[in-house]
Amino acid sequence: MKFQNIERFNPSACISGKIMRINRITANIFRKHLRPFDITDSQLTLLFVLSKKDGMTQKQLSDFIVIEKSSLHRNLVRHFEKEYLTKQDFPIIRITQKGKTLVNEIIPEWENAMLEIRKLLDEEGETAINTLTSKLLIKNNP
Amino acid sequence: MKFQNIERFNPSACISGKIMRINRITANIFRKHLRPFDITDSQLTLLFVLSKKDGMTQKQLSDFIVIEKSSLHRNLVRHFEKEYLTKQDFPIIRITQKGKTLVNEIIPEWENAMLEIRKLLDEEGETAINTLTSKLLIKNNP
DNA sequence: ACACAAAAGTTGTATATACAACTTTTGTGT
DNA sequence: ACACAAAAGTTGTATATACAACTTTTGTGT
Repeated sequence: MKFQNIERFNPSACISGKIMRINRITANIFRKHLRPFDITDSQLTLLFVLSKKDGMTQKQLSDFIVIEKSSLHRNLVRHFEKEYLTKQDFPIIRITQKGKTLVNEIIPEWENAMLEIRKLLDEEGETAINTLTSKLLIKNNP
Repeated sequence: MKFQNIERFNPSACISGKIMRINRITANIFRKHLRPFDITDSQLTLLFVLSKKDGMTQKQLSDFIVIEKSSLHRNLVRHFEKEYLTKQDFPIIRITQKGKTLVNEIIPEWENAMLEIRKLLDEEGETAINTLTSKLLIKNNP
């Protein structure tokens, strides 16, 4: 028999496939809510982090968010252009007043997105996400 | 007080942020294992699906995988170029012999990736993924 | 203070993804 | 069979992400 591996394996068990799908579904929900503010969920993550703990280097941000340094860098550039963040105190990145104002305005709609997704996930689903996060952050592959 | 929302909210609860992070971490692990085969995890998903259930339209594939039709279309194009898939029977997409051979060869390394990620997640984490998948697929937002 | 090594940050390149607008194909009523 | 509407597929455009290679900054030993 030519393709023995194919016959015996179960592709729908693929953890990567599942997580990518979960990611697409949830990202779609958030995107829908954020659209009026002309900002993406990734961008919002950065603003959220800095709105609570202002003044971080790129290294600190990329470690915290778990994103490759070059990806982070490009996301930051978009924020600099929109003046939501500033690198005036380079290498420290800070949120601007404009950025804080935006975050403050977005929060209610972000809460709507959270409600919508919580309705889908129930408490069980939200617990599941926290389980995954804590498992993966223990030894975030080096 | 100027930014009341910011003061009271908890950005690290953001479900979208968490899932995007989970996605980056797991994708990194799979990517590492797949690199020698010059294929991405998204591409592999398509080959996996068609290796088990050959002959699907783009519509069927995009519904099954939960991906926007234009995103799917571009992923398919890359497969046509590499001759892992064919649209000879358009609109039916089929896997080629070359595609099957690749899948058959990759499976052992894919299993290594699965082992690595299962070691991180434990059974608990894998259950969590299945919980999320079933919650989100029930009413995959229309 | 200087020289060098290590770390952080930047740029080039490729794939993944989604939305909007468009074109092609399919299906339905007469 | 034909006309039209609906669905499927395609293309333009933008952001997100990572890796490799490069540049700049930081830290350390003398």
